[in-house]
Amino acid sequence: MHDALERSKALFIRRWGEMSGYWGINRTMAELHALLYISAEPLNTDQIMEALQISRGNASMNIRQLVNWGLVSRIHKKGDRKEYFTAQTNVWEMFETIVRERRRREVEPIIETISRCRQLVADNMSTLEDDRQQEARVYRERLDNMADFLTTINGLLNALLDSGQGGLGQVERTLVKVAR
Amino acid sequence: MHDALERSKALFIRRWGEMSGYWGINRTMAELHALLYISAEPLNTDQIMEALQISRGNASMNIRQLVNWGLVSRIHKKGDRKEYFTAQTNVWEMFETIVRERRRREVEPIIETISRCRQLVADNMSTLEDDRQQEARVYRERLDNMADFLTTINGLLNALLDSGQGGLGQVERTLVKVAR
DNA sequence: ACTCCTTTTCAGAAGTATCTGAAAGATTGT
DNA sequence: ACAATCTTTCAGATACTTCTGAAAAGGAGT
Repeated sequence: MHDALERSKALFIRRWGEMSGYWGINRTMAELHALLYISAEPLNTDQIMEALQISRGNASMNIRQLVNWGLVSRIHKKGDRKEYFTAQTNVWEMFETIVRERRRREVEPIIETISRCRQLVADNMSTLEDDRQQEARVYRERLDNMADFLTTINGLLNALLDSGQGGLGQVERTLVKVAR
Repeated sequence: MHDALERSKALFIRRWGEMSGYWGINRTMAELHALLYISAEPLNTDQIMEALQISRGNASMNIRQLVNWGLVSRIHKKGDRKEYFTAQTNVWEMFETIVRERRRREVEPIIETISRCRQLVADNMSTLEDDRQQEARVYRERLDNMADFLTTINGLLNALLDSGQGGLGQVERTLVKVAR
C-alpha cells in the first residue's frame, strides 16, 4: 500500500486534472503540471510515464506544450543523458505566465474582432432599410458595451501584472474600501 | 448575398464560438449566447435553429445550460405559444454571473482538496522515513503556497463582486498607482 | 562512422463530446 | 377528451480529441 504522502499527492494530481476541463486544457497536461509542481526534484520522462501511467509519446507531447506555455522548464543533469523537467514553483509567476498567455490568446483577438464587426456595420449603415438601421443601432451598442468591458479588463490585467506580487493584496484592500 | 449587418453578426458569433474552447464550454453554447447577446429582440427555438444551423435537440440542450448558468432567460409572449429567449445584456452583470459560477465550480473545490491533502500529510509525518519527511516538507510548502494564492484570489473576487460595477475602474486606478 | 541511448513524430486506435432526429412528454385551446 | 403545437429527451450517429507504440530522428561517446 502507498503511504500517506503518495496518496496525498495522487489526490492533488487527480483534482488538478479534473479542473482541466474548465481551463480549456487537456487532463493529462494538467496532471503533468500538478505532478511537476509538487515534486521536490525534477523528473525525467520515464518517471513521469510511470507516475501518471501514460505512454512516452503522450508524455513528450504534453511536456512540450507546458514548456511552450513557459510553465515547465527542461533541466540537464551532467553525467545523465536524460532530460529532466521542473515546474515554475513561484505561484505568482505561474499566475503571471498564465494570464499573459490567455490574454494574448483570448482577450486580444476578441477585441480585435469586435472592432472589425463595428467597422463593417458603421460603414454600411446607409445601405440598410429603416427598420434594419434600428436593429443595427442596438447591435452596435451591444458591441460597444462588450468592447468597453474587455478593454477595461485588459487594462486591469496589465496593471495587475505590472504591479507585481504586491498588486493582489493592494487590489483587495482597495476593493474592500470601495465595497463599504 | 447577406448584407453588412448579417455578415458582421456572423463574424461576431463565429469568433465568440472559437473562444469557447478556452473557456471550457462547447462551441454551440457559446455561439448561441453570442446570437442572443446581439439580437435586438428575443428569439424562439426555430429562429435559433435557423440562425446557427443546428437541430432542435441541440438547441434545446444548450439553451437549458445557458438558462442554468443564468446567462439567458425564457420569455413568454402572450398570444404566442412559443418560448422566446434573451441574454443578459448588461456586460457587468454577465461578468458577475460567470465569475460567481466559475468560482463556485473551480476555485472552491480545489481549495478544499488542497486542505485535505495537507491534512493527510500533516497527520502522517511521523510514519515517514527521514528522507521522505524532507520530501513531505517541500510538498507541504507547495500546497500552502497554492492555497494562499487561491484564497487571495477568492477574496479578491468576492471584493470585486461586492464592489459592483464601479469596482473595476477603482481597481485599475489603484494598480496604476502601485505600479509606479 | 558506428553504437547506444534518448526524444520526437505521427498514423491509426481508443476514448469523449457533441449532434441529430424521432418519439415521448407538456401545455393550451376547443 | 381530443387535437394542435411546442419542448424535452435520449439512443445512436458523427465528429473531434487524445493516446499509444513503433519508427524515425537526434546526439553523445568511442
